[in-house]
Amino acid sequence: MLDLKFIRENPEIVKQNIKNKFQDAKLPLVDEVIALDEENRKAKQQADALRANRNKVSKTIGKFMAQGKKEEAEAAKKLVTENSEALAALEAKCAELEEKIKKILMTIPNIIDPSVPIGKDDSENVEVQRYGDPVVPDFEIPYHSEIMETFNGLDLDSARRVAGNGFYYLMGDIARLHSAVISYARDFMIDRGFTYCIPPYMIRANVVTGVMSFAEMDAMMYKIEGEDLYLIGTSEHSMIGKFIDQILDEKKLPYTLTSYSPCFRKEKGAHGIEERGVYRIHQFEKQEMIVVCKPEDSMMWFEKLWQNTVDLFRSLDIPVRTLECCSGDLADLKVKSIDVEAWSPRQKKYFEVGSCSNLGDAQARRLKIRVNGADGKKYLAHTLNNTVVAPPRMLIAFLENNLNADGSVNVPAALRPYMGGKEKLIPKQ
RNA sequence: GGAGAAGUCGCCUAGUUGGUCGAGGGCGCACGAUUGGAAAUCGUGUAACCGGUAAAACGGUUCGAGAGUUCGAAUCUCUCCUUCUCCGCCA
Repeated sequence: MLDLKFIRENPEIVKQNIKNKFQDAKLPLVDEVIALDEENRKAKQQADALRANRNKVSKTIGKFMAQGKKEEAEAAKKLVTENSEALAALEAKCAELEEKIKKILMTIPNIIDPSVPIGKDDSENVEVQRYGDPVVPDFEIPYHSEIMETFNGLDLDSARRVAGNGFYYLMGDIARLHSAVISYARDFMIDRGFTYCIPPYMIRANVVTGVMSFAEMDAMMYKIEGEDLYLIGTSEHSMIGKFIDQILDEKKLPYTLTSYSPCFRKEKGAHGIEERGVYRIHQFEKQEMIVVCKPEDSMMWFEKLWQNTVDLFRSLDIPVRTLECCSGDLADLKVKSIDVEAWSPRQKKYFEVGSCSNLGDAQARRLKIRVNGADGKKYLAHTLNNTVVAPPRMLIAFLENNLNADGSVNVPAALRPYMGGKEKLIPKQ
Protein backbone atom coordinates (compact mmCIF):
# COMPACT_ATOMS: atom_id res chain seq x y z
CA MET A 1 0.00 0.00 0.00
CA LEU A 2 1.47 3.30 -1.12
CA ASP A 3 0.95 6.72 0.36
CA LEU A 4 -1.81 8.50 -1.53
CA LYS A 5 0.24 11.68 -1.46
CA PHE A 6 3.14 9.85 -3.07
CA ILE A 7 0.87 8.63 -5.87
CA ARG A 8 -0.54 12.12 -6.36
CA GLU A 9 2.92 13.62 -6.61
CA ASN A 10 4.65 10.80 -8.51
CA PRO A 11 2.10 9.18 -10.82
CA GLU A 12 4.73 8.36 -13.43
CA ILE A 13 6.91 6.47 -10.96
CA VAL A 14 3.91 4.46 -9.82
CA LYS A 15 2.93 3.66 -13.42
CA GLN A 16 6.45 2.65 -14.42
CA ASN A 17 6.58 0.39 -11.36
CA ILE A 18 3.33 -1.29 -12.44
CA LYS A 19 4.81 -1.83 -15.91
CA ASN A 20 7.97 -3.26 -14.36
CA LYS A 21 5.80 -5.79 -12.59
CA PHE A 22 3.94 -6.68 -15.81
CA GLN A 23 0.57 -5.71 -14.34
CA ASP A 24 -0.43 -3.31 -17.10
CA ALA A 25 -4.13 -3.93 -16.40
CA LYS A 26 -3.68 -1.89 -13.23
CA LEU A 27 -2.30 1.19 -15.05
CA PRO A 28 -5.64 3.06 -15.31
CA LEU A 29 -6.08 2.74 -11.54
CA VAL A 30 -3.41 5.36 -10.96
CA ASP A 31 -5.26 8.20 -12.71
CA GLU A 32 -8.53 6.89 -11.37
CA VAL A 33 -7.40 7.05 -7.75
CA ILE A 34 -5.91 10.52 -8.24
CA ALA A 35 -9.23 11.77 -9.66
CA LEU A 36 -11.20 10.16 -6.84
CA ASP A 37 -8.86 11.71 -4.31
CA GLU A 38 -9.29 15.14 -5.89
CA GLU A 39 -13.07 14.75 -5.73
CA ASN A 40 -12.93 13.46 -2.18
CA ARG A 41 -10.81 16.35 -0.96
CA LYS A 42 -13.21 18.86 -2.51
CA ALA A 43 -16.23 17.19 -0.95
CA LYS A 44 -14.41 17.06 2.35
CA GLN A 45 -13.67 20.74 2.28
CA GLN A 46 -17.32 21.51 1.64
CA ALA A 47 -18.38 19.21 4.44
CA ASP A 48 -15.83 20.71 6.80
CA ALA A 49 -17.13 24.20 6.04
CA LEU A 50 -20.69 23.06 6.79
CA ARG A 51 -19.56 21.46 10.03
CA ALA A 52 -17.64 24.56 11.01
CA ASN A 53 -20.79 26.58 10.48
CA ARG A 54 -22.89 24.12 12.43
CA ASN A 55 -20.45 24.14 15.35
CA LYS A 56 -20.45 27.91 15.39
CA VAL A 57 -24.23 28.21 15.42
CA SER A 58 -24.59 25.43 17.97
CA LYS A 59 -22.40 27.34 20.35
CA THR A 60 -24.61 30.41 20.08
CA ILE A 61 -27.62 28.23 20.91
CA GLY A 62 -25.91 27.25 24.11
CA LYS A 63 -25.38 30.88 24.99
CA PHE A 64 -28.94 31.85 24.15
CA MET A 65 -30.26 29.00 26.29
CA ALA A 66 -28.06 30.05 29.17
CA GLN A 67 -29.43 33.57 28.91
CA GLY A 68 -32.96 32.30 28.62
CA LYS A 69 -33.42 33.70 25.11
CA LYS A 70 -35.62 30.90 23.80
CA GLU A 71 -36.76 32.52 20.58
CA GLU A 72 -33.24 33.30 19.40
CA ALA A 73 -32.23 29.75 20.21
CA GLU A 74 -35.10 28.31 18.20
CA ALA A 75 -34.20 30.49 15.23
CA ALA A 76 -30.61 29.30 15.38
CA LYS A 77 -31.77 25.69 15.55
CA LYS A 78 -33.65 26.14 12.30
CA LEU A 79 -30.51 27.49 10.67
CA VAL A 80 -28.61 24.34 11.56
CA THR A 81 -31.33 21.98 10.45
CA GLU A 82 -31.35 23.56 7.01
CA ASN A 83 -27.74 22.54 6.42
CA SER A 84 -27.98 19.07 7.87
CA GLU A 85 -29.32 17.46 4.71
CA ALA A 86 -26.55 18.87 2.55
CA LEU A 87 -24.00 17.73 5.10
CA ALA A 88 -25.44 14.21 5.25
CA ALA A 89 -25.25 13.97 1.46
CA LEU A 90 -21.62 15.11 1.45
CA GLU A 91 -20.73 12.69 4.22
CA ALA A 92 -22.22 9.80 2.28
CA LYS A 93 -20.30 10.89 -0.79
CA CYS A 94 -17.01 11.07 1.10
CA ALA A 95 -17.54 7.64 2.63
CA GLU A 96 -18.22 6.14 -0.77
CA LEU A 97 -15.19 7.83 -2.34
CA GLU A 98 -12.91 6.78 0.47
CA GLU A 99 -14.07 3.21 0.14
CA LYS A 100 -13.21 3.23 -3.56
CA ILE A 101 -9.86 4.90 -2.92
CA LYS A 102 -8.88 2.37 -0.29
CA LYS A 103 -9.77 -0.52 -2.54
CA ILE A 104 -7.53 0.82 -5.29
CA LEU A 105 -4.70 1.61 -2.88
CA MET A 106 -4.78 -1.99 -1.72
CA THR A 107 -4.34 -3.10 -5.32
CA ILE A 108 -1.54 -0.82 -6.48
CA PRO A 109 1.78 -2.62 -5.88
CA ASN A 110 4.56 -1.29 -3.68
CA ILE A 111 7.50 0.40 -5.41
CA ILE A 112 10.18 -2.22 -5.92
CA ASP A 113 13.80 -1.62 -5.04
CA PRO A 114 15.96 -0.48 -7.99
CA SER A 115 18.11 -3.58 -7.52
CA VAL A 116 15.23 -5.97 -8.26
CA PRO A 117 15.72 -7.68 -11.63
CA ILE A 118 12.92 -7.05 -14.12
CA GLY A 119 11.20 -10.23 -15.19
CA LYS A 120 7.76 -11.58 -15.94
CA ASP A 121 7.46 -14.57 -13.63
CA ASP A 122 9.37 -17.04 -11.49
CA SER A 123 11.19 -18.40 -14.54
CA GLU A 124 13.11 -15.12 -14.64
CA ASN A 125 14.25 -15.13 -11.03
CA VAL A 126 18.00 -14.70 -10.74
CA GLU A 127 20.40 -16.96 -8.91
CA VAL A 128 22.63 -14.85 -6.68
CA GLN A 129 25.06 -17.26 -5.08
CA ARG A 130 25.61 -20.94 -4.22
CA TYR A 131 26.86 -22.14 -0.89
CA GLY A 132 28.31 -25.64 -0.63
CA ASP A 133 28.77 -28.21 -3.41
CA PRO A 134 25.57 -29.59 -4.86
CA VAL A 135 26.65 -33.22 -4.59
CA VAL A 136 24.89 -36.03 -6.46
CA PRO A 137 25.81 -39.34 -4.76
CA ASP A 138 26.42 -42.51 -6.74
CA PHE A 139 23.43 -44.27 -5.20
CA GLU A 140 19.81 -43.54 -5.88
CA ILE A 141 18.00 -41.18 -3.50
CA PRO A 142 14.40 -42.25 -2.90
CA TYR A 143 11.45 -39.87 -2.76
CA HIS A 144 11.43 -38.14 0.64
CA SER A 145 8.28 -39.84 1.86
CA GLU A 146 9.90 -43.21 1.13
CA ILE A 147 12.98 -42.27 3.14
CA MET A 148 10.72 -41.29 6.02
CA GLU A 149 8.83 -44.56 5.75
CA THR A 150 12.03 -46.59 6.15
CA PHE A 151 12.18 -45.08 9.63
CA ASN A 152 8.46 -45.75 10.22
CA GLY A 153 8.41 -41.97 10.38
CA LEU A 154 5.48 -40.97 8.21
CA ASP A 155 1.81 -41.99 8.19
CA LEU A 156 -0.13 -40.22 5.48
CA ASP A 157 -2.90 -42.83 5.30
CA SER A 158 -4.06 -42.17 8.84
CA ALA A 159 -3.73 -38.43 8.32
CA ARG A 160 -6.01 -38.63 5.29
CA ARG A 161 -8.62 -40.51 7.29
CA VAL A 162 -8.41 -38.07 10.16
CA ALA A 163 -7.96 -34.69 8.46
CA GLY A 164 -7.76 -35.31 4.73
CA ASN A 165 -5.16 -34.78 2.06
CA GLY A 166 -2.43 -32.30 2.95
CA PHE A 167 -1.90 -33.46 6.51
CA TYR A 168 0.59 -35.86 8.05
CA TYR A 169 1.59 -37.88 11.06
CA LEU A 170 5.30 -37.77 11.77
CA MET A 171 6.50 -40.64 13.93
CA GLY A 172 9.50 -41.74 15.92
CA ASP A 173 12.92 -40.51 14.80
CA ILE A 174 11.44 -38.36 12.06
CA ALA A 175 9.11 -36.59 14.47
CA ARG A 176 12.02 -36.14 16.84
CA LEU A 177 14.15 -34.81 14.01
CA HIS A 178 11.39 -32.33 13.23
CA SER A 179 11.35 -31.02 16.80
CA ALA A 180 15.15 -31.03 16.90
CA VAL A 181 15.40 -28.86 13.82
CA ILE A 182 12.91 -26.36 15.25
CA SER A 183 14.69 -26.25 18.61
CA TYR A 184 18.09 -25.92 16.98
CA ALA A 185 16.82 -23.11 14.76
CA ARG A 186 15.34 -21.34 17.78
CA ASP A 187 18.65 -21.44 19.65
CA PHE A 188 20.59 -20.53 16.51
CA MET A 189 18.61 -17.29 16.25
CA ILE A 190 18.74 -16.58 19.98
CA ASP A 191 22.53 -16.86 19.72
CA ARG A 192 22.43 -14.23 17.01
CA GLY A 193 20.71 -11.78 19.32
CA PHE A 194 17.08 -12.31 18.32
CA THR A 195 14.35 -12.40 20.97
CA TYR A 196 12.41 -15.63 21.06
CA CYS A 197 8.64 -15.29 20.91
CA ILE A 198 5.60 -17.55 20.82
CA PRO A 199 2.69 -15.64 19.28
CA PRO A 200 -1.06 -16.18 18.93
CA TYR A 201 -1.92 -18.73 16.24
CA MET A 202 -5.16 -16.97 15.36
CA ILE A 203 -5.59 -13.32 14.47
CA ARG A 204 -8.40 -10.93 13.64
CA ALA A 205 -9.42 -9.85 10.16
CA ASN A 206 -8.06 -6.33 10.53
CA VAL A 207 -4.60 -7.74 11.23
CA VAL A 208 -4.88 -10.17 8.32
CA THR A 209 -5.69 -7.41 5.85
CA GLY A 210 -2.84 -5.38 7.30
CA VAL A 211 -0.16 -7.93 6.63
CA MET A 212 -1.16 -9.36 3.26
CA SER A 213 -3.00 -8.64 0.04
CA PHE A 214 -6.58 -9.76 -0.62
CA ALA A 215 -5.36 -12.28 -3.17
CA GLU A 216 -3.05 -13.91 -0.64
CA MET A 217 -5.72 -13.85 2.05
CA ASP A 218 -8.18 -15.69 -0.13
CA ALA A 219 -5.65 -18.30 -1.22
CA MET A 220 -4.08 -18.90 2.18
CA MET A 221 -6.14 -18.13 5.26
CA TYR A 222 -8.48 -20.47 7.13
CA LYS A 223 -11.30 -18.67 8.90
CA ILE A 224 -12.77 -19.83 12.18
CA GLU A 225 -16.50 -20.24 11.72
CA GLY A 226 -18.62 -17.76 13.64
CA GLU A 227 -15.62 -15.83 14.99
CA ASP A 228 -13.59 -12.90 13.80
CA LEU A 229 -10.48 -15.09 13.76
CA TYR A 230 -8.18 -16.58 11.16
CA LEU A 231 -5.54 -19.28 11.59
CA ILE A 232 -2.16 -17.75 10.86
CA GLY A 233 -0.36 -18.80 7.67
CA THR A 234 2.94 -17.90 9.30
CA SER A 235 3.94 -16.31 12.59
CA GLU A 236 4.97 -13.24 10.59
CA HIS A 237 1.26 -12.36 10.63
CA SER A 238 0.93 -12.22 14.39
CA MET A 239 4.47 -10.91 14.87
CA ILE A 240 4.06 -7.89 12.61
CA GLY A 241 0.49 -7.55 13.89
CA LYS A 242 1.98 -7.23 17.38
CA PHE A 243 2.84 -3.64 16.48
CA ILE A 244 -0.58 -2.60 15.17
CA ASP A 245 -1.57 0.98 16.04
CA GLN A 246 1.67 1.49 17.97
CA ILE A 247 3.92 4.51 18.04
CA LEU A 248 7.35 3.03 18.74
CA ASP A 249 10.21 4.72 20.52
CA GLU A 250 13.03 5.25 18.03
CA LYS A 251 15.59 4.40 20.70
CA LYS A 252 14.13 0.90 21.05
CA LEU A 253 14.56 0.07 17.36
CA PRO A 254 15.28 -2.29 15.81
CA TYR A 255 13.01 -5.04 17.08
CA THR A 256 14.62 -8.32 16.07
CA LEU A 257 12.39 -11.24 16.94
CA THR A 258 12.40 -14.93 16.18
CA SER A 259 9.12 -16.72 16.57
CA TYR A 260 7.81 -20.25 16.48
CA SER A 261 4.37 -21.26 15.29
CA PRO A 262 2.45 -23.85 13.41
CA CYS A 263 1.31 -22.47 10.03
CA PHE A 264 -1.98 -23.19 8.34
CA ARG A 265 -2.51 -22.70 4.63
CA LYS A 266 -5.33 -23.51 2.27
CA GLU A 267 -2.90 -23.61 -0.65
CA LYS A 268 -5.75 -22.72 -2.94
CA GLY A 269 -4.61 -21.95 -6.47
CA ALA A 270 -2.46 -23.19 -9.30
CA HIS A 271 -0.52 -25.92 -7.52
CA GLY A 272 -2.95 -27.09 -4.89
CA ILE A 273 -1.91 -30.08 -2.83
CA GLU A 274 -0.64 -32.00 -5.82
CA GLU A 275 2.82 -33.00 -4.72
CA ARG A 276 3.23 -36.31 -2.97
CA GLY A 277 4.57 -36.44 0.57
CA VAL A 278 5.06 -33.42 2.79
CA TYR A 279 6.30 -30.83 0.29
CA ARG A 280 3.08 -28.83 0.07
CA ILE A 281 0.71 -29.29 2.98
CA HIS A 282 -2.04 -27.51 4.92
CA GLN A 283 -0.15 -27.47 8.18
CA PHE A 284 3.53 -27.15 9.00
CA GLU A 285 5.73 -25.57 11.61
CA LYS A 286 8.10 -22.72 11.21
CA GLN A 287 10.76 -20.80 13.02
CA GLU A 288 10.56 -17.28 11.66
CA MET A 289 12.49 -14.05 12.09
CA ILE A 290 11.09 -10.56 11.78
CA VAL A 291 12.58 -7.12 12.04
CA VAL A 292 10.93 -3.75 12.63
CA CYS A 293 13.44 -0.99 11.98
CA LYS A 294 14.13 2.51 10.73
CA PRO A 295 13.66 2.97 6.97
CA GLU A 296 17.33 3.66 6.36
CA ASP A 297 18.29 0.37 8.02
CA SER A 298 15.93 -2.00 6.25
CA MET A 299 18.25 -2.94 3.38
CA MET A 300 21.08 -3.67 5.82
CA TRP A 301 18.75 -5.94 7.78
CA PHE A 302 17.52 -7.58 4.62
CA GLU A 303 21.07 -8.73 3.82
CA LYS A 304 21.61 -9.97 7.37
CA LEU A 305 18.33 -11.86 7.50
CA TRP A 306 18.76 -14.15 4.51
CA GLN A 307 22.37 -14.77 5.54
CA ASN A 308 21.07 -16.31 8.78
CA THR A 309 19.12 -18.91 6.85
CA VAL A 310 22.05 -19.72 4.62
CA ASP A 311 24.29 -20.16 7.66
CA LEU A 312 21.78 -22.39 9.41
CA PHE A 313 21.41 -24.73 6.45
CA ARG A 314 25.17 -24.84 5.96
CA SER A 315 25.60 -25.82 9.60
CA LEU A 316 23.43 -28.85 8.81
CA ASP A 317 25.52 -29.81 5.77
CA ILE A 318 22.83 -28.81 3.30
CA PRO A 319 23.97 -27.01 0.12
CA VAL A 320 21.85 -23.95 -0.66
CA ARG A 321 21.61 -21.10 -3.09
CA THR A 322 19.99 -17.70 -2.98
CA LEU A 323 17.54 -16.74 -5.68
CA GLU A 324 16.42 -13.18 -6.18
CA CYS A 325 12.75 -12.70 -6.93
CA CYS A 326 12.24 -10.78 -10.19
CA SER A 327 9.76 -7.90 -10.44
CA GLY A 328 6.90 -9.96 -11.86
CA ASP A 329 7.19 -12.69 -9.22
CA LEU A 330 7.37 -10.24 -6.31
CA ALA A 331 4.19 -9.99 -4.19
CA ASP A 332 2.52 -6.58 -4.37
CA LEU A 333 3.45 -5.56 -0.83
CA LYS A 334 7.15 -6.35 -1.17
CA VAL A 335 10.06 -4.07 -2.03
CA LYS A 336 12.57 -6.87 -2.46
CA SER A 337 12.67 -10.58 -1.80
CA ILE A 338 15.20 -13.39 -1.88
CA ASP A 339 14.41 -17.09 -1.65
CA VAL A 340 16.79 -19.50 0.00
CA GLU A 341 16.72 -22.80 -1.87
CA ALA A 342 18.14 -26.10 -0.71
CA TRP A 343 19.81 -28.63 -2.96
CA SER A 344 17.87 -31.75 -3.79
CA PRO A 345 20.28 -34.50 -4.87
CA ARG A 346 17.28 -36.59 -5.92
CA GLN A 347 15.81 -33.99 -8.29
CA LYS A 348 19.24 -32.56 -9.07
CA LYS A 349 17.92 -29.06 -8.57
CA TYR A 350 17.33 -26.52 -5.83
CA PHE A 351 13.93 -26.02 -4.18
CA GLU A 352 12.53 -23.28 -1.94
CA VAL A 353 12.97 -23.68 1.79
CA GLY A 354 12.80 -20.06 2.87
CA SER A 355 11.85 -16.62 1.75
CA CYS A 356 13.28 -13.30 2.93
CA SER A 357 11.31 -10.12 2.28
CA ASN A 358 11.65 -6.41 2.79
CA LEU A 359 8.17 -4.90 2.90
CA GLY A 360 9.34 -1.32 3.18
CA ASP A 361 6.64 0.72 4.88
CA ALA A 362 3.71 -1.07 3.22
CA GLN A 363 2.70 -3.21 6.19
CA ALA A 364 3.48 -0.35 8.56
CA ARG A 365 1.13 1.96 6.67
CA ARG A 366 -1.72 -0.54 6.74
CA LEU A 367 -1.18 -1.41 10.40
CA LYS A 368 -0.24 2.12 11.48
CA ILE A 369 3.14 1.15 12.89
CA ARG A 370 4.89 4.46 13.48
CA VAL A 371 8.07 5.61 15.09
CA ASN A 372 8.52 8.66 17.27
CA GLY A 373 11.70 10.19 15.87
CA ALA A 374 14.39 12.03 17.81
CA ASP A 375 13.23 15.33 16.32
CA GLY A 376 9.66 14.64 17.46
CA LYS A 377 8.50 13.82 13.93
CA LYS A 378 6.66 10.58 13.33
CA TYR A 379 7.36 8.23 10.46
CA LEU A 380 6.39 4.74 9.36
CA ALA A 381 8.62 1.85 10.36
CA HIS A 382 9.97 -0.69 7.89
CA THR A 383 9.19 -4.38 8.33
CA LEU A 384 11.04 -7.48 7.19
CA ASN A 385 10.57 -11.18 7.59
CA ASN A 386 12.44 -14.34 6.78
CA THR A 387 12.15 -18.06 7.31
CA VAL A 388 14.68 -19.64 9.62
CA VAL A 389 13.45 -23.11 8.95
CA ALA A 390 10.10 -24.68 8.08
CA PRO A 391 9.75 -28.42 8.59
CA PRO A 392 8.55 -30.87 7.49
CA ARG A 393 9.46 -29.41 4.07
CA MET A 394 12.91 -28.67 5.39
CA LEU A 395 13.31 -32.33 6.35
CA ILE A 396 13.18 -33.22 2.68
CA ALA A 397 16.43 -31.32 2.13
CA PHE A 398 17.86 -32.66 5.35
CA LEU A 399 17.16 -36.33 4.64
CA GLU A 400 18.22 -36.23 0.99
CA ASN A 401 21.53 -34.52 1.75
CA ASN A 402 22.44 -36.55 4.81
CA LEU A 403 21.40 -39.96 3.47
CA ASN A 404 23.97 -42.75 3.23
CA ALA A 405 24.01 -45.61 0.74
CA ASP A 406 22.94 -48.06 3.47
CA GLY A 407 19.81 -46.04 4.14
CA SER A 408 21.06 -44.46 7.38
CA VAL A 409 20.98 -40.70 7.89
CA ASN A 410 23.81 -38.67 9.38
CA VAL A 411 22.98 -36.31 12.20
CA PRO A 412 25.24 -33.24 11.84
CA ALA A 413 27.15 -32.29 14.99
CA ALA A 414 25.07 -29.15 15.53
CA LEU A 415 21.88 -31.16 15.76
CA ARG A 416 23.12 -34.03 17.99
CA PRO A 417 22.36 -32.34 21.31
CA TYR A 418 18.73 -32.20 20.19
CA MET A 419 18.73 -35.85 19.06
CA GLY A 420 19.92 -37.48 22.24
CA GLY A 421 23.54 -37.41 21.05
CA LYS A 422 22.87 -39.73 18.10
CA GLU A 423 25.33 -39.46 15.22
CA LYS A 424 23.28 -41.54 12.85
CA LEU A 425 19.67 -42.56 12.40
CA ILE A 426 19.24 -46.22 11.49
CA PRO A 427 16.25 -47.25 9.35
CA LYS A 428 13.71 -49.65 10.86
CA GLN A 429 12.91 -51.43 7.59
C1' G B 1 -20.39 -19.20 29.61
C1' G B 2 -23.02 -16.14 33.90
C1' A B 3 -23.08 -11.59 37.36
C1' G B 4 -20.96 -6.88 38.52
C1' A B 5 -17.31 -2.56 37.87
C1' A B 6 -14.43 0.16 34.64
C1' G B 7 -11.81 2.15 29.89
C1' U B 8 -10.25 10.38 29.38
C1' C B 9 -4.01 13.79 26.00
C1' G B 10 3.27 9.17 27.56
C1' C B 11 1.61 7.73 32.95
C1' C B 12 -1.93 8.89 37.14
C1' U B 13 -6.32 11.51 37.56
C1' A B 14 -10.77 15.73 37.39
C1' G B 15 -15.04 15.85 34.57
C1' U B 16 -21.50 11.78 34.05
C1' U B 17 -28.47 17.23 36.14
C1' G B 18 -25.72 17.13 27.67
C1' G B 19 -23.40 23.56 25.66
C1' U B 20 -18.15 28.32 28.10
C1' C B 21 -14.58 20.50 27.81
C1' G B 22 -10.25 18.76 22.85
C1' A B 23 -10.70 18.54 27.98
C1' G B 24 -8.52 20.91 34.44
C1' G B 25 -4.66 19.04 37.95
C1' G B 26 -0.26 16.02 39.12
C1' C B 27 3.92 13.13 37.28
C1' G B 28 7.07 12.65 33.22
C1' C B 29 9.36 15.13 29.13
C1' A B 30 11.42 19.67 26.36
C1' C B 31 13.12 24.62 26.52
C1' G B 32 14.34 28.93 29.45
C1' A B 33 15.61 31.50 34.26
C1' U B 34 18.46 30.72 38.69
C1' U B 35 23.64 27.94 39.71
C1' G B 36 30.77 27.34 39.39
C1' G B 37 28.02 22.66 38.16
C1' A B 38 23.97 19.85 39.85
C1' A B 39 19.65 19.08 42.96
C1' A B 40 15.71 22.00 44.43
C1' U B 41 12.77 26.13 42.78
C1' C B 42 10.27 29.31 39.22
C1' G B 43 8.41 30.27 34.10
C1' U B 44 6.84 28.49 29.28
C1' G B 45 5.49 24.52 26.33
C1' U B 46 3.88 19.42 25.78
C1' A B 47 -1.99 14.21 21.71
C1' A B 48 -2.98 12.13 17.00
C1' C B 49 -4.96 12.23 12.21
C1' C B 50 -7.12 14.78 7.78
C1' G B 51 -7.72 19.25 4.91
C1' G B 52 -5.34 23.96 4.16
C1' U B 53 -0.61 27.12 3.68
C1' A B 54 5.74 28.70 0.90
C1' A B 55 5.45 28.34 6.20
C1' A B 56 1.80 29.94 9.43
C1' A B 57 -3.03 31.34 10.41
C1' C B 58 -7.30 28.63 9.96
C1' G B 59 -11.07 24.50 9.49
C1' G B 60 -12.51 19.38 10.52
C1' U B 61 -12.29 14.57 13.20
C1' U B 62 -10.97 11.82 17.50
C1' C B 63 -12.23 11.17 25.42
C1' G B 64 -11.60 2.06 23.98
C1' A B 65 -14.23 1.02 18.71
C1' G B 66 -18.68 1.49 15.94
C1' A B 67 -23.78 3.04 15.52
C1' G B 68 -27.86 6.09 17.49
C1' U B 69 -30.70 10.30 20.13
C1' U B 70 -29.84 15.83 19.76
C1' C B 71 -29.09 22.11 16.86
C1' G B 72 -25.01 20.23 20.09
C1' A B 73 -22.38 14.17 23.59
C1' A B 74 -16.38 12.63 27.34
C1' U B 75 -21.28 13.08 29.53
C1' C B 76 -27.70 9.74 27.38
C1' U B 77 -29.03 4.76 24.43
C1' C B 78 -27.44 0.25 21.74
C1' U B 79 -23.63 -3.25 19.83
C1' C B 80 -18.71 -4.81 20.08
C1' C B 81 -13.62 -4.91 22.16
C1' U B 82 -10.41 -4.76 26.41
C1' U B 83 -9.31 -4.79 31.73
C1' C B 84 -10.58 -5.93 36.90
C1' U B 85 -13.70 -8.72 40.74
C1' C B 86 -16.89 -12.90 41.77
C1' C B 87 -19.13 -17.62 39.96
C1' G B 88 -19.07 -21.76 36.49
C1' C B 89 -16.03 -24.86 33.26
C1' C B 90 -11.37 -26.56 31.90
C1' A B 91 -5.57 -28.26 29.86
